[in-house]
Amino acid sequence: MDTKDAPYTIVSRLPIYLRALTFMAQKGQEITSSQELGRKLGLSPAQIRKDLSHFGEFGKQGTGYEIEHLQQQLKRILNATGKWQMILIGAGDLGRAIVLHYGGFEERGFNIAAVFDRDPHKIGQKLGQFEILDSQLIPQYVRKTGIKIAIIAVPASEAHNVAENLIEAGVKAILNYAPITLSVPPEIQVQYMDPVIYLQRMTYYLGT
Amino acid sequence: MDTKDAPYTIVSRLPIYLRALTFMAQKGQEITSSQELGRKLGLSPAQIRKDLSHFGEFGKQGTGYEIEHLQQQLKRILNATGKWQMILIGAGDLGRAIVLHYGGFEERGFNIAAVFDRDPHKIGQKLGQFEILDSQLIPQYVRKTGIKIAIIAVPASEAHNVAENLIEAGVKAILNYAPITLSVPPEIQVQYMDPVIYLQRMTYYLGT
DNA sequence: TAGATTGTTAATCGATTAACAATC
DNA sequence: TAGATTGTTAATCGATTAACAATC
Repeated sequence: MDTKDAPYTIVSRLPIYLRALTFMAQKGQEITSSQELGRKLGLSPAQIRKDLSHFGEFGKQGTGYEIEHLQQQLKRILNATGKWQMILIGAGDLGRAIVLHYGGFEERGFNIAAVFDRDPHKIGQKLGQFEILDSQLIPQYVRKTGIKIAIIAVPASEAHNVAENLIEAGVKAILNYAPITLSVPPEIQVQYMDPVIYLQRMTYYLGT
Repeated sequence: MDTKDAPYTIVSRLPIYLRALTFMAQKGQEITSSQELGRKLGLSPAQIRKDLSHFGEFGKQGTGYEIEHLQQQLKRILNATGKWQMILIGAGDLGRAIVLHYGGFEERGFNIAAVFDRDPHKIGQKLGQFEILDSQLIPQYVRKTGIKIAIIAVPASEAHNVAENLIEAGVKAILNYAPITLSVPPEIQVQYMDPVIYLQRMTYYLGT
C-alpha cells in the first residue's frame, strides 16, 4: 500500500489537480508545468511538485508534465479509474435535486444505484428513473451489492441515525448534505456539502 | 478591525461551531464546554478554546460556554446577524435545484434575490417565484442593489467569464457550483461546491 | 472548599517555501 | 549547448497539542 499514508492536506488537493488537467486535456493541451498549474489553481509551483512527489515522479525536467499521463496517474492514486456505485438516502427536495438536476456524476466516475427513504408515502414512488426503496432495506442492499459510498440527504435530525445504519451495514464513505457534523469511527470517511458553511466562511471577510 | 486578521484555518471552523451550537440550542441545551464540542465535532478541546480565544473570552472557568451567548458572538464575528442577499447565475438544472429544492438558506441568513441566465429562451421565463433575468443586466443590478454575494451555477466553460463580470460589477464573494477553479484577485472570496471533488477525497482511502 | 473548565504559554508537530543540483 | 523545469533538501513558517495557573 504505497499511497495510503499521504497526509490528507495533500490528498485533498489531488482531485483539484485532476479536474484542472481534465479541463486542459479537453482543450487539446498536451503538456503543462507546475508553474502553469500553480497559476491556474492559486498555488505555488513548489507545492504542486512537492505534492506529486509523494506519489512518484511524473514529470520531465526541462519540459513539465504530460497531461494525459499525469491525469492517468492521479486517477490511479485516487482510485478514480472505474465507476463507483453509490446509494442516496433521502428522497425529499434535496435528494430530488441531487438525482434529477445534478448531471456531473456519471462522466466523472460516480453513479447513483438506488434511492431510499423511510416515508411510507414515498416508498414505491418514482424519483426520476428510480423507484424509491424502503430505508429498512438499506442493510441488505449494501451487503448484497458491496456498495461503499452513500449520499445522505435527510434532515439534520435524522442524519445521525442514518449514518450509523449505513456504517453498520458496511458503508465506508459518506457525502453528507445534511447540515450537521457526523460523529463516526476514524476509519469512516465523511465529507460535507452544506453551502451555508461555505457562505459563512466568506461573509467573515465581507464586513457587515 | 479587530477580527479580519484571523487565519483562514480558524475562520473556516467557526461556522461549524455555530452550526453545532444552533443544533444544541434547538434541543434546549443551555451550556456546553470545549470538551463536549470537541467530542461532537471530532476536534480537540484545546483547539476549540484556542480558536475562540482569537476573538475574545466567551466562556467561564469551571462552567463552560453559555450556548446562546457564544452563538451570538460567533454570528457577530462571522457577520451572520442579518440577512445576506445573493444573486444566482445560471437557470439550468443546477440553478433550478438550488432555487427550488434547497430550502436551507432562508433560516440561516441568506436569501436569493434574483436569478440570471444568458439563454434567450430562458430569459423572461419563471424559475419558481423568480423571473429569469438577462445576464447582461447583472452589472447594473449589482451596482443598484450593492449585492456582494453571487452563486455561480453555469457550465464550467462559462464560469470564468461570469466570474469576471461579477467581480467587475462589485461582487466580493462567489459560491461556485461549476466544476472548475476560478482565478480571482486575492481580495475576492471563492468557495467551491463540486461534489465530485469531495467524493474523490474519500475514494483515495477506499482501495479499489 | 473541591471540582471543573477556561484562556494562554511553551513545546511539538506538520506544512509550505525557497533554493538548487540534476537532467531533459 | 543554453534554457527550462523537475524532484528534493533544508529552512521557514504556521498550526496543533499539552500543560497549567487562574478562577468560577
